[in-house]
Amino acid sequence: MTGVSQATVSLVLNGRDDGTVRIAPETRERVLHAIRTTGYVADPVARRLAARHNRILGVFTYEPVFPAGTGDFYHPFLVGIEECAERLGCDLLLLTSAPVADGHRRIFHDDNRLRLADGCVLLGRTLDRDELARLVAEGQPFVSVGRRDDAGGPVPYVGADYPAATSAVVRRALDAGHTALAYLGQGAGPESHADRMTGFRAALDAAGLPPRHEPTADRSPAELLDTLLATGVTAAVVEEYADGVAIAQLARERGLDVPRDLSILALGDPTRPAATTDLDFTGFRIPRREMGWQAVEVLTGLIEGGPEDVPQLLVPCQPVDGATLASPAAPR
Amino acid sequence: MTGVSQATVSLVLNGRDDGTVRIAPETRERVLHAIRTTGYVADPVARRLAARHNRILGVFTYEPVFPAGTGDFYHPFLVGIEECAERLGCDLLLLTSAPVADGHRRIFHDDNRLRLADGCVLLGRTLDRDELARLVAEGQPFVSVGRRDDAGGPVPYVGADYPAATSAVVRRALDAGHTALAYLGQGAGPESHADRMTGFRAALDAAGLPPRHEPTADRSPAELLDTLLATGVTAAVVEEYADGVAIAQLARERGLDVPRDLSILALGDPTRPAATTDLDFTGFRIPRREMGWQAVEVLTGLIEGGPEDVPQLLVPCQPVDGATLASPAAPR
DNA sequence: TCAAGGTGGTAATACGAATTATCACCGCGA
DNA sequence: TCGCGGTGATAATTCGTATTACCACCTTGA
Repeated sequence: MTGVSQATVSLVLNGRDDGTVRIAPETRERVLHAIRTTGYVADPVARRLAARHNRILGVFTYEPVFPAGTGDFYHPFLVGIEECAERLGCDLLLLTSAPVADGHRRIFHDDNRLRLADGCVLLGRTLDRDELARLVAEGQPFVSVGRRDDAGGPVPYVGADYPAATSAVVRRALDAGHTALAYLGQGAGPESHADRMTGFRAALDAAGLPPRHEPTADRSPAELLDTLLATGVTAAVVEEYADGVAIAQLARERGLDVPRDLSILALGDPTRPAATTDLDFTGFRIPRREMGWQAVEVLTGLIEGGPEDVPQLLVPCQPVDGATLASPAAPR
Repeated sequence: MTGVSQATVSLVLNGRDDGTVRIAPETRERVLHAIRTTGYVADPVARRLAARHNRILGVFTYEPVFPAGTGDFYHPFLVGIEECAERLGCDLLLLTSAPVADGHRRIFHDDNRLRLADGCVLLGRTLDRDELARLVAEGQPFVSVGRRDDAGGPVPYVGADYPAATSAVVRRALDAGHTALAYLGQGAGPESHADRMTGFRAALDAAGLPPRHEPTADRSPAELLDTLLATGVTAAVVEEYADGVAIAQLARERGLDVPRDLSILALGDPTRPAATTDLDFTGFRIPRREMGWQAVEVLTGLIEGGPEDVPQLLVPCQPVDGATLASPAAPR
């Protein structure tokens, strides 16, 4: 149409006009006009093959992105991710094709489209260590949403500051006069659990009190509640929101007053569908939307920036006053 | 490593062993072994450039995919889309980078990554007619979720059968003895609204009754309710769930009994955040998850199949009994 | 011994844009 | 007239895979 070469079109398209390359203003105008009238758009695939990037960010989740039955725990993360991507003019590639093996999706498989994106965001409670290691080894730009321990090298992440948030919650209970606190949950396994336990221990250590731990695995709420009462616990610090709901409900059914007889502190939002309750739990909120947002920020920085130091960011959690913390009643 | 050419690797990788091409089993094994030990994966970008498709489906929404404040009306569609894509081994490309102009996102812009996908699913109440026309003209495989009128040619879609569902609801009201029914809503504009109105008219025509229409734009619930009562309407057929909630609430506040004094029929799920209510509305449910699922099915069919006839699919809605329909009370 | 036919693999090219070395041209001064 | 520097655009190459025409080699039968 304009009688110029493909190279010239490419140069105009990319606005290259630095010292090395020059285009006559008149020619540039002609090309731009042709582009406008034809609606020509550079093929993003060829672009990506020839150049470095294509402004596409991969999103890998170990669970379905759009959960059907679960409590939509991941939704807020994705809201943040999308908001930030939209602002930056990036598209999102949801790696939904990942086949399931051993109970979770796998990043690496024989027809993996991850490398089509400039980089990727990883979402999920537990990330496969080997896969993380491979990402690190291959130099794939990526960010984990949620803190991760090293995996063949430091892992870039944007996590929630569970230790600080948990410590703060425990301190509030201490300030209210509690001296018999117990941690209900795994307290180990995924970093997010271990970190809560760390915060729990730190706050109790500082107060010179013993950290009690009641594992929840394979124990019914009734069993747990019995143990708490038998050991004189006045404040239960609950890892999983759903467990807190179950215990609170059971306690009430038994005629106990929550929080007067038993304070219950929830360490974050529900990750499993929980029974509906009118209780407003004292604890903290995970800054999910902001974490998603920050993850994209960090990722794009990683993509554009060179091999700087590994970004590891902890976002503070927002305290929730709630109504499940009170000074312990006099011993009965 | 194996001393074979790039072409051979490609052939082995793609399992080509039909009549035209032959690979010695021994060679194939050697190559496969090398692939296994190195963990080699074909670059999806180059793959896409050379071949026709890459099993990536675009998802374009005129509103954010992960809505923050709205009632998550679109979520179930996406659940269906993801489920089906996962089953088919497809990844999803969310076209979040589309810039906003005139109040909604635009598919076509100067750095449009749509063509990176094999085809795309369109989601949104109102799709821009010009953009649809351009998609049709360019021969881009796409499917609209929701029926669309022609736009420079027939538009492939997977829609909800609003006419049939609305007719069925109206017939239930007629069977219950109602003779004074009114349609509350736009009844025009987006196809989904016009289709509901069509079903409403059809059912009343068949019964020899006049179809009344009360536009809701710029009218308060109080104004609407006044009009309904003044004109002796006993059953309100409400386009927007949220409007139904507002009117029901107002009616109750005025001492009316819903449904004895006024039946209210809801034509589908909430698309706007609605006030919470304990009322279980009679009406129907939009098969959103299935629509998303079917849209992906249709799209992949379109991509693989040749230029057959344009697929246009209407999925039936699920009736909801609810508790807002009763026989009209004797005139007061 | 030679053509015919079957086997297994490779060289070459396409895909569409980005990049860079190179070139043609012009005006000007020596 | 020759050379030189500045301008503007292009030819050629690259990215990594898919595809196909083609070739070298071997066996077989006459």
